[in-house]
Amino acid sequence: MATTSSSPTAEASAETAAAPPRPWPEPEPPLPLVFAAKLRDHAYSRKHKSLGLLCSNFVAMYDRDGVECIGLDDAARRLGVERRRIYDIVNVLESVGILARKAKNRYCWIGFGGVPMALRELKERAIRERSGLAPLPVEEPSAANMSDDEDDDKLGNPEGDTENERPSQTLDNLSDKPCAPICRLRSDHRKEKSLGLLTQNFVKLFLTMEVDTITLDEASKLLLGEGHEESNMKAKVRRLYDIANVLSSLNFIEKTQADTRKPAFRWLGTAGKAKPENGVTVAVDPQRKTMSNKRAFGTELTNIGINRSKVDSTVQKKAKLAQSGGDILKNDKIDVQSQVGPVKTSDFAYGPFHPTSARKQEPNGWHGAGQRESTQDWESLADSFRPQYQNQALGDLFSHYVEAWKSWHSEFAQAAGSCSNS
DNA sequence: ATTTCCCGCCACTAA
DNA sequence: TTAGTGGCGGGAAAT
Repeated sequence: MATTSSSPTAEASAETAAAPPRPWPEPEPPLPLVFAAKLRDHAYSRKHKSLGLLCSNFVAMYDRDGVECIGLDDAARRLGVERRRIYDIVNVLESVGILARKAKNRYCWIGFGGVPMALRELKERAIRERSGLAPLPVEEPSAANMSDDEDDDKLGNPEGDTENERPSQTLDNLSDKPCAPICRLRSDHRKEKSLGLLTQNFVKLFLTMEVDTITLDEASKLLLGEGHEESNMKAKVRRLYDIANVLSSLNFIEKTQADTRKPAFRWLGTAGKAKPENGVTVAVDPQRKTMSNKRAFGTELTNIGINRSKVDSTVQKKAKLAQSGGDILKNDKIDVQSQVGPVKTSDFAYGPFHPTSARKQEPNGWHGAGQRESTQDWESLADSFRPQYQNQALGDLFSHYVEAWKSWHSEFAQAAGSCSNS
């Protein structure tokens, strides 16, 4: 079967004979919009379908003990989205080291523990490229041609877990470090434009330069080289939006409101603040956890009008961006404990997400006794990993989820004219 | 009006 | 060939 349901037409998929539970908040019921509209203010909302939300759900669903293999079909079904969307998410998660492709339809959950290593490698590669050859190639002669930052390869497997069955061509490097003469195959060409690569290059930007914020326009411009092709940039930006959204949901970056027009994104991590013992710095700034509760899923990062840190002149920043490469080594704080493995998300330090003090626990009075039958999956899930969240990032994520779910459910229940407990 | 960015067609690829 | 992947850009929601 090609496309998984979720279309307003037919929903109930075959199989799953007597188990049509809806473990995850499926904001959009399989009803014609007319009906949906009737549900008060619960009309269709693209926010409920955002990649960011989906990513949060994805992570929440798989980031727990005992999870290692992920079937795309399964994920799509459980998350109630079409397969195509899963690819989007999975690609960026893989780019950041959270997932590893195992085989067709099969991914391996590495977890956040894989992030440090992935980032380290990305940074190294970025630096090498930068200082090495072609600091900023002026690009190909052709007009209608793009050339991203450069290639780079996947992050190797953490350790010995590698050879299991068939890594079926993991996102490998297109060229090698030493040389990359003329091996531009059609397939390579396609990969050059992949979301995964774009993600890595996007992240490299953050790891490489020291300006703390960057707008998607700037990013696309940088990643595009000089090919000022308007159309190309538009397309690129469109992709960057997708990437930025999922990276945001992972708390890798944060959307800020640049002084004027377009908002920019800031890398959460090298933000010179919380710098635990071993120099691990990443993710989650102090303020964030404070407002975590009110940041419901739909609204997430959409309108953060606060303007923390500084707002250097755009001009000045541009200059910095342009010469990014000089003092790259400056913020070399992404190092972390080198031992990263098939982390069992229980007591591990979650790589960059250093377990700081016990994060304020969510009041959790929500899943008392009301909704249970159709959400047992979710509940058990919640029970199983709430106590495991020892770090802010995930804890935050969790509470976001709970919050979103809670509000969604109450709204829905209310609108449906059904019960309305407490 | 502009910015975001979801949706899903359909070209590619892998099996 | 079929099935799995995933560019790509239209166009509608959100601002």
